[in-house]
Amino acid sequence: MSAREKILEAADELFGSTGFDATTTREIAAACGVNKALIHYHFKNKDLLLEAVLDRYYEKLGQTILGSLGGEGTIRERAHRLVDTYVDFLAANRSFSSIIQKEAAAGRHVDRIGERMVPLFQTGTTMLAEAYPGARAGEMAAEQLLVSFYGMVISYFAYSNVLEHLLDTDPVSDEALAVRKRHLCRLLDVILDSLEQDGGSA
Amino acid sequence: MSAREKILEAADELFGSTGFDATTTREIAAACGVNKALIHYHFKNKDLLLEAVLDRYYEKLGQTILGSLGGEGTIRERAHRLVDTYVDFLAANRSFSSIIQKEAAAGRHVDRIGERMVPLFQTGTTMLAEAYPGARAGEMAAEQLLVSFYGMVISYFAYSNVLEHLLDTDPVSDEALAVRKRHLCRLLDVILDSLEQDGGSA
Amino acid sequence: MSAREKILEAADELFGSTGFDATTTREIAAACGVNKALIHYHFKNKDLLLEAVLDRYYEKLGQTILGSLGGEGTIRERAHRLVDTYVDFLAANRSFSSIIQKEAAAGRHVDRIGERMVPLFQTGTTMLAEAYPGARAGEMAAEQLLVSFYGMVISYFAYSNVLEHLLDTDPVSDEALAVRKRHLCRLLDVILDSLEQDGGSA
Amino acid sequence: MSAREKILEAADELFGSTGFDATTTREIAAACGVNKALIHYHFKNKDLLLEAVLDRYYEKLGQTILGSLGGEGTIRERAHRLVDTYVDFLAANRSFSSIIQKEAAAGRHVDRIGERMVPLFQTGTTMLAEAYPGARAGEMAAEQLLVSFYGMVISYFAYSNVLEHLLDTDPVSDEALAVRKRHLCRLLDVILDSLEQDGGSA
DNA sequence: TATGAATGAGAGTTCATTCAT
DNA sequence: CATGAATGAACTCTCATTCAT
Repeated sequence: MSAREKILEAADELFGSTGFDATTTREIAAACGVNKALIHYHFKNKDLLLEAVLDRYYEKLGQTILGSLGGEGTIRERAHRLVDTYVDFLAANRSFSSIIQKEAAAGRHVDRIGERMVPLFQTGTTMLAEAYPGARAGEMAAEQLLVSFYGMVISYFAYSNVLEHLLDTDPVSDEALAVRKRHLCRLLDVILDSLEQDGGSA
Repeated sequence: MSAREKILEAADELFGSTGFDATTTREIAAACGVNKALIHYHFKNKDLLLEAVLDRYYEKLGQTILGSLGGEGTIRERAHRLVDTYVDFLAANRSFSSIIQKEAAAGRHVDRIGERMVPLFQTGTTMLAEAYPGARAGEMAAEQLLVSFYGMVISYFAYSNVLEHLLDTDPVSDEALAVRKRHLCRLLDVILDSLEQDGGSA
Repeated sequence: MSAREKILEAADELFGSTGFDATTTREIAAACGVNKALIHYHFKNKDLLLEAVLDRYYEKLGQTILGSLGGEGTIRERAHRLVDTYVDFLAANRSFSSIIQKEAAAGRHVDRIGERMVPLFQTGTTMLAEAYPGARAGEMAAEQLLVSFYGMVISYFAYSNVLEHLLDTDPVSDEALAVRKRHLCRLLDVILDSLEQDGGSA
Repeated sequence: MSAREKILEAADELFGSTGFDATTTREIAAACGVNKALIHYHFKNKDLLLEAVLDRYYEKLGQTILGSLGGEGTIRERAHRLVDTYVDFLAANRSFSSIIQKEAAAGRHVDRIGERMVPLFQTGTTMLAEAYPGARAGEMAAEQLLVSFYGMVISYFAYSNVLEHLLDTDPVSDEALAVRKRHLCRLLDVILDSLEQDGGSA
């Protein structure tokens, strides 16, 4: 693995666990055994290092999401697949939600984050609104639904630290994640059922 | 307003907008017009200042939530009231979700946050499980439902920065918040309907 | 002496001997026995420290020059007094010419330096041109004469390091300075004589 | 042009405009489009690069000065020619006076500078003292005269930045330089006249 | 309570320089 | 000759914190 990649890995890990501000370049360098100055050689400064870390994730995430949305099956099937895939992605990339969580709230990298999410979000709303007339506006508007599901999924990871205190098991264990996925899909069904009754199709 | 209170207000504001790490004591002092050293006189150190800020919120929040849960009406009515109240609370205390967002993810004040949320959370699960047998376990377990709703509500605020890019309006305007509340209550109804069909009661 | 003054003294000394860029804040702090951070507390940053050092000199210099120009006597007497006074000032403030030398050439503090010198310069040209019609324009224009004398005086100090190699004595010893002053006053006389022959008065 | 020469040109330019300390090897490399490491390959280190830059100038300058001194004509004619030539040289090599200015004052390359100037200086004093008995010692000693003229000439360039503020024209424009040269030659005449009256010859 | 001055620790960053290729 | 990667040292500057008053 190149030094550049080692730095990215270490930064990813530390930004996720400790936070961007609380992570020092010294720590990153130490964590991956490279010289502190090399970080600036490869990434110019700490901010751009974070951008590089985020870009790597969005690259992967974009492919993952579009892959699960774009396959075969009914909307409902694809939605199930998306929930499963997204949970799996966040589970496999624990730092990602953590970083997003902190940096989105901090408002510092909002532009970059927004930029990456807008196209994914719009793909979702379009698909949903086309399939379900009831989701075109009003209380069940596609945007609201997407925001809600996004919140259900990411909060679980973002607050996993806190959830350890609330639930009695490790919230990111395989079993707990399986439970979470079944719950989310069940909610999805309930909501889609309701949309269909209001006069939609699949 | 006492100097102590002025410091709390300024810290609240700045921790919310800029983040704990990125906020300096000098900025806090400047924002409220007191001497930097006075912050340490009143709060001992920066960490304890954050705790004081959070405590103030949890005090208010506990009363607010228990108030809306404890009043009259059916479970469903009380749940609607809770959603409305919680959204209003977060809207009225914009810094709160922001701070929680960042600090929960950072894992540094997790204990304190967990400590405060556990009783509220348990009150909620107990009520839900008592009212709906279907929520006692499985895919619609009360814990999962609470986590989901919590995520739907708080994420809306936590990501309001990003949502500005996704939606076309200010996500925390009165109108947008009213829309959001109607959406959440509608989802609540759909879910509670589903729980009742599976064999519950109010 | 206050810490602030001690820092100014040390910075003055080191900027003069070593140069602004080559002097570190560590060295300044060590030289006057204060904490490194205190420099930034009192002067905000290294650039402003240099400005403070220069301002101190221009304050003194302004009084000195105007004092010697403003007293009694003919133009010629006052000019002699000015040359003597200026040489004495530069001898007593060895760092000053050194700093000016380097920073003026670097072009970084030119504005500040220019700002301070313009009024002194204009006072000089006005006096000279009024007294000697021949200095109103042409080859003996007052501006040219002032620039020439300024160069003769300051270069002696600015290049004193090099002059040690050229002359066989210490160029800033009392004797050498006395010799220099006599030389400069003699040149002054020769030049003023010439101006008077061309048709001026005293 | 070889890489070595491109580096010398770029270093010359940057040392002159920005100063030795404030110029980085990266800037030099960027300015002439070569790799940073190549600078060390060709010049060993930054100090030696400066020496190479200065050496180049002293080579040219030595020829120029000796050429103008050595030709035909009276002392007075040769002195006029020297002033003209030196002004032209400094005008054509703007970086030179700037570098000398800063580095002489810094005292770091004093030895090298002194070494180069001593022979030129001694040639000058010898010629002057031989021609004018009055310049053998005392107020009009040849050393003092040379230092004065050197100061008049070089200061004009060294402080050209500041002179922009004092005069109302660009001090290094062709016209301004012509004015300056006429002024200097006039002073030269006045001084040589005086020396002759005191009992010398041509 | 309140403050200006002071401090130790450490932040991010930049530098000239080296080295393997 | 030339280069991209790498490094140790040092830089300016900022931080939370302390303390005498």
